[in-house]
Amino acid sequence: MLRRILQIALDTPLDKLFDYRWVSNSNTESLPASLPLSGQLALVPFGKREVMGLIVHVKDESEIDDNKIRNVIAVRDQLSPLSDDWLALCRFAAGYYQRPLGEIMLPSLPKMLRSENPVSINRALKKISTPPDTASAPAAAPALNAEQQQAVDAIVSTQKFAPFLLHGITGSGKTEVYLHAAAQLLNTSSDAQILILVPEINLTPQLENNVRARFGNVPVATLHSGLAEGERLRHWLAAHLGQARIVLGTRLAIFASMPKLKLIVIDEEHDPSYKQQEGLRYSARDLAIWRAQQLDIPVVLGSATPSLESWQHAQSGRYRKLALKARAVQDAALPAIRLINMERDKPVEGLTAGLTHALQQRLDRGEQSLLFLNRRGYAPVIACDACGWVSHCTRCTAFMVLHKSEKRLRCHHCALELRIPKSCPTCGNVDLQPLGRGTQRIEESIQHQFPDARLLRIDADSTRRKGSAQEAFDAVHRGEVDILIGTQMVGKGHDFQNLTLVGVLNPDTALFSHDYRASERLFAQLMQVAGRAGRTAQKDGGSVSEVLIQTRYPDHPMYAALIAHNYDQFAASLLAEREQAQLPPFQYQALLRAEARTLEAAIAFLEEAVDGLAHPDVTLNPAMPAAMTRVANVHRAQLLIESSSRPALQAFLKMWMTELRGMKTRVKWTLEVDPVDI
DNA sequence: AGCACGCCGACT
DNA sequence: GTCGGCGTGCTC
Repeated sequence: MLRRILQIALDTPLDKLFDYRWVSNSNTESLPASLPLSGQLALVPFGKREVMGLIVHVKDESEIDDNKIRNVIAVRDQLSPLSDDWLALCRFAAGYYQRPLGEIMLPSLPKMLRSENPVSINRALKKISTPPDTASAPAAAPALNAEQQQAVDAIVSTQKFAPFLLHGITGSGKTEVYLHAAAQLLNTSSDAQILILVPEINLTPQLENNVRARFGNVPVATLHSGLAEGERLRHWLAAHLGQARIVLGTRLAIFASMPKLKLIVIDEEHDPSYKQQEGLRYSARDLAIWRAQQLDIPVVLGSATPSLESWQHAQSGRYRKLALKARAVQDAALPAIRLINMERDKPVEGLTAGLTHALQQRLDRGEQSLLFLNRRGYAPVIACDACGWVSHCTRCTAFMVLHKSEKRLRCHHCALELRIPKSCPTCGNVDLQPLGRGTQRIEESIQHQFPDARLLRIDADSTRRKGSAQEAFDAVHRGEVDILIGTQMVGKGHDFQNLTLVGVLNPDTALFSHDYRASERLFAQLMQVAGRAGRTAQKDGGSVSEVLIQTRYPDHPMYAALIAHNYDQFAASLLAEREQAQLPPFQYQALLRAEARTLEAAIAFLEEAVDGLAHPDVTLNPAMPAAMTRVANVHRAQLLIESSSRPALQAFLKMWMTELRGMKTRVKWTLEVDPVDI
């Protein structure tokens, strides 16, 4: 009778592995039972429940009391085990982000893989075993220019770990570099797999279409949160079995099992959505670098406006910079970026005369315009002129936003929704005024000023229904829209051929934000929306595309860099500031967050957490209220930990977490490593 | 995190 | 008399 002890990772906050007994259930001696392997899933009893765990070790002995050890219920041996490389990636993420191993491993697998019933796995495996129909007639690859060719050669000729920063303006043909490099690798090796990460798949369907069209004869799998569970399982299995040669996915795809992974591409590497902002707060970009290093393969980070972290690595030589300076599309000129000084040209209903005039011009010529405003709703707040009352949320440190079409006041931070009060709740004044402007209000003003123009608003409110964002973008492509009004959602990926004007409404607030990353993000965002215009040639006497930015601070250096399309200069000045102020990427940070019924309790917890602690290379800052102090009546505080040495910070955190986990408290706390918004 | 146990308050 | 509030403790 074969017996083994299986060390299993479970999805629980308890930071340890659990030992289970495995006994061969084969009753005929002639039929040898297959021993469980590390990397296999196993169903086990846990307390009163049955849960799916992952075998990370198979051993003969256990340190645990023999009578405490329970038997494994079943091992999912129909599935080939997850590789040691994959286990190592999870182990690294668990260590780096200070989380139990099981909390990394199990949630990164498709839910159906973890269900008690193996039927769906068997069914999916059967489906996978017959290769999917692949479209024939792959689309022809456009020829590359010299810069692109050099980039492709550099990536493909590297047979080992090498991080590349592919820096190229919008329209310089970064995608072609990815696709050519991918094609060459797939041609050279009969089983190589390639992982391409994108920020948000539903907003960037072109890349998926491009990939599928170009690699018509190559199986492509997609992995993102929008997939139905059955689909997710099939795509995941296709990657796991090595059948999918290209995996295209969002940040979660960094945890995909890919036994023959030979290249990782991260498109728009600066994009904030690579950072998970709840639960396990990992950076898919950072994990990608680690994974590439561990597998000894190249990784390509592409962006027009790289993150300062990546830029700094490229400057120091740690990453190799590949620059694309020319627009790859012939005749495509960069859009002209101009500022409209709002102090001189006072806006009426949010629009300056300069912008109104430009809109009229586009309407006359039958061209499209885009108005970019990063604020949804009608107005961010309503107020009473008579007594000064403003629409505060009763449960959050935030205003209730006016959503006029729904006749609602809505808090964007909790679920609270109210009918618009008919009169001031404190003084009875019936004349409540909306203050400021969101996309809905701008839409209303534009409709008022241009009654015949066809408008379309694209923001989180107008695209709540699944597929509605796509419908909206399609309508713009078909030319059914004259003026598009949108939040940052419109900045991603979509090129509108007939769009020749981008108006930016009030970006100034980000320039003076307390968040030191705000200007970096704003620059990236503005470059991105600017790129929506003028991507295709306006030959035959067509106009050069124009970006008009309404601002009160036309002298701000960020705008100077933007007008000159000079990312390098802007990045250099920001990096100098960061170095001076000892901020990332020159400093490594972690943030301990606490949530409690009162702010005092949250602060008190944080103070107790660092009480008596000291470390020569680690700075423990004072506890303070979070930027958004109260959300849904929960008070939040935070404490920043900094170090100029990543190993020192890591060592400190490891020791600290063990201590904190032993501390009994009713305060809910979480640690975030490399936080992005503090 | 779940889940159960356990000990006090207000209801069919 | 029970239903149910959430404090406490455990999970190989």
